[in-house]
Amino acid sequence: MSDSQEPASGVRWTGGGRAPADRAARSDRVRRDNLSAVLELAHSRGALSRAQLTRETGLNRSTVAALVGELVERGLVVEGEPEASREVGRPSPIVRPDPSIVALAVNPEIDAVTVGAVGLGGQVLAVRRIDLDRSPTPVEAVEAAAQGIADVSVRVAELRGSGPDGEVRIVGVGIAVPGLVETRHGIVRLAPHLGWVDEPFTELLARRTGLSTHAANDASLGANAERIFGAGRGVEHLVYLNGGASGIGGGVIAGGRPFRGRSGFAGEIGHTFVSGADRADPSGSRGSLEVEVNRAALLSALGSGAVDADALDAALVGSTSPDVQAVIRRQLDHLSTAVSTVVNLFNPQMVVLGGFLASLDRAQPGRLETLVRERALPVSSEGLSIQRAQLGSSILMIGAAELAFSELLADPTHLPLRP
Amino acid sequence: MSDSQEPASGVRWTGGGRAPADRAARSDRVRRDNLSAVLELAHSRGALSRAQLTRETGLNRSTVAALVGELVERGLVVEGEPEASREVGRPSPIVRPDPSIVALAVNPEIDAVTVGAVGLGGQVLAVRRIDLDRSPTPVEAVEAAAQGIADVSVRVAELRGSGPDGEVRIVGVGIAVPGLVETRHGIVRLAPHLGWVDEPFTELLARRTGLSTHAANDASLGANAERIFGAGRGVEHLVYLNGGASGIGGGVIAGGRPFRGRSGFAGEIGHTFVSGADRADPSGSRGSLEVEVNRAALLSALGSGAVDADALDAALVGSTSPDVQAVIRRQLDHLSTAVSTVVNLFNPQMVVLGGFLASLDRAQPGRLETLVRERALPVSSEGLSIQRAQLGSSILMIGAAELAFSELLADPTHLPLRP
DNA sequence: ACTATATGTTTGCGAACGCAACAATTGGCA
DNA sequence: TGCCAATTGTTGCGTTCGCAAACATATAGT
Repeated sequence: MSDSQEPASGVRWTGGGRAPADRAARSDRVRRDNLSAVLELAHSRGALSRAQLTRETGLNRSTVAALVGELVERGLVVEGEPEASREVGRPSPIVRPDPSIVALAVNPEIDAVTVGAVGLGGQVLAVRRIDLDRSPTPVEAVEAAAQGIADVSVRVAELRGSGPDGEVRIVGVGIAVPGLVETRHGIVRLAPHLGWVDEPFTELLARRTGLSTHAANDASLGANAERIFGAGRGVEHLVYLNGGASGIGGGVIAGGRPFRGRSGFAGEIGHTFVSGADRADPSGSRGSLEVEVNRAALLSALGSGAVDADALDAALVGSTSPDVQAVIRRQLDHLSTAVSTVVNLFNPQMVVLGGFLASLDRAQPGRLETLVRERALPVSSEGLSIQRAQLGSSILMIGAAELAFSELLADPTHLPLRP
Repeated sequence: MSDSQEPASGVRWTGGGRAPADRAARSDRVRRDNLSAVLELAHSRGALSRAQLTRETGLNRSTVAALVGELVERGLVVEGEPEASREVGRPSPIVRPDPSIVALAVNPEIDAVTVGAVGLGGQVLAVRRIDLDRSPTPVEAVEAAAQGIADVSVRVAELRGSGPDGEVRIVGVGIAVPGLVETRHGIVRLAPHLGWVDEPFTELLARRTGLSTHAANDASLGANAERIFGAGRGVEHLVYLNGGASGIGGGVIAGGRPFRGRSGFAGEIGHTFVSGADRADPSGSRGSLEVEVNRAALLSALGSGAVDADALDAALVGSTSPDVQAVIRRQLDHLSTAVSTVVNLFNPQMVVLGGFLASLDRAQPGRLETLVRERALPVSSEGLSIQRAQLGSSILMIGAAELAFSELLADPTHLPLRP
């Protein structure tokens, strides 16, 4: 995707639309795409030899050498000593992401703003949680984010050391929003939990930081994170379902790329109709997934107050109370209806469960999968794998950083050459 | 997509997987992609000037001249006299699809096999319906299809004349199957109406005809046809919902391309849960869309027997009976639940209704749209347009032919040069 | 008839990749 | 220890392809 340029400041807060000219391939796109392919491999694998790059890209040895050389010149990857291997033949140098390349991740929530720094390659370098005493307005969230960014930047600079090799280059900011984000302009159209409606949060943060900034729905970013570094590594078609305090979010990966729909709202599974019962959720809809499957009902069955995700997980998995088991069973039943719908509509290879949905599955292992196989089309559920998320609490930092990296990964020539 | 070759006979019945080497762009892919872009424009527009091609592809004049020249040499497009226009400047020659390029479309149904011939550009040249006295086995359907192919081939040859310009080049066969098709190998995994399970219908027909043959679900093909030549022209994200005698099918277009999911089963909306009522459909599922919204219930409310789509449409739109109105209203209500789910999950720009679903909408105009706007997420339904299909009875011929054309459109160099 | 405008045509150039030959490095084996 | 096979890096050359620029052509307007 080419971006709508902002020539003066270099601040870009959106990945704009595709120009009509993108229909055709220009010859300069070849280089760009090949640099992108190599950089993406280095990013997703962490480290691999030039020979591996040659095999996986299908390009010629000499071409790969030139591409890696250019990426080294641009300060995006580093070449290291060959690994001591027991293979015959000349050893191949190892290509890794340059450790100076860092993306920032921001996740505004009702009671805190969390900011992280993530290295190219997906390593979380630093996380800072700014606690808040009340749900922030966009302006307050921007201030908290700016403070968090300052903090993690210092932390990363310390980590990298202050020598000539201690340089840190921040490629941009990614925001994981618990709500609906219009990807094109980064506008938060609706974040019910935060009480935000049509807030240009991305633009505010971009102006405040002067960095290229993008935003997307948190579950969409979680899906992408699990695809690249978690349970869905190498999976081309997956659906990620996350159970959080504010409801159930969904993110879809199709053909190895995030599926966003027309405006970025795709994957909203929370309001799927799963029950003829007459309960209504706050927004007034009846029989929706979020009415039947939610964290509050689990907490009330457990008789506990507000607890964090790990405590809830432990409580659910450890509980032997028949009442709790019954609630879990009912929630899994309703969840299976929604998952079946999703499977029938998206025909994914894998469904990844995050948040308390993973806890539900862990509490009664196999039940969800059995129900989905009963209810979804047999041919669609046949090759389906249902997994729990692997990235834990850092999933949103990684996912949001991925959003910030995506520009660079798609076009490695856009970052200026290292001085 | 590159194909798994069948070197001996040249018969290919599947668009195989993408080789790992496709990660990277080779320089020969540039030419291929540009030829593809030009040919696709000629195909979808029917006719446009070289100057328009230059503008829309973003390529250089000289490049477009060379590309068009190569396509002419390959016999894929023809250049004609410039149109008399009132524009200043040198007139630009008009580029059209070569009329000798033809694809065949096959649609096996319970009581007939329909075969069509479609020109590059989407014009239906001939249709032949082979009536059957009982639901065909795959072998019987192949025989009927072969007979139909022979018939329409003769008809097309007559149309084209027998002179030196009367040549007909058939690029392949596309099959629209009322059921679930594994796109990769063209296996009909389940066609309940026909009683087919795991039938290699595509391969059978490919061997019988010696032509490159592909198959897909009928609603998926309908979606693509409506996108290119019907209600969804220029729409990048749309969902097509078709109401047929055998149930409700769905097809999804995302990012301007068919969305098939992992194996080609995506878009199966018929079993979506829409009702807490206790009716079950033949396959045993309860409360699914197909249980609540179906053609049989409409016919029984109308008191009529088996009628064709046009007669049903007229009857529904013309009926003033309160009972019929009530049935229509109830079906629209349930349909709105499913459409809302689809809108929330795919965030399309347009929903296109075909078959008796279009008739339902025509009978009580605006009702469905109103309900969907009430039930779907406001931000997702905001930019949504609900339209009735435009292509009528030829939709499956066009859609199936599109499947046959897709190989050629993606790689115009694969068809041998004209002698 | 003349001018402005738009487009086709031709030519030369540069970018980028593949190929092939050669160099470098390692493991295996006598 | 020395030689060979295998694998990969390096270098120079050729090909393909698109772009830019200069020139040619055709039309509308004055």
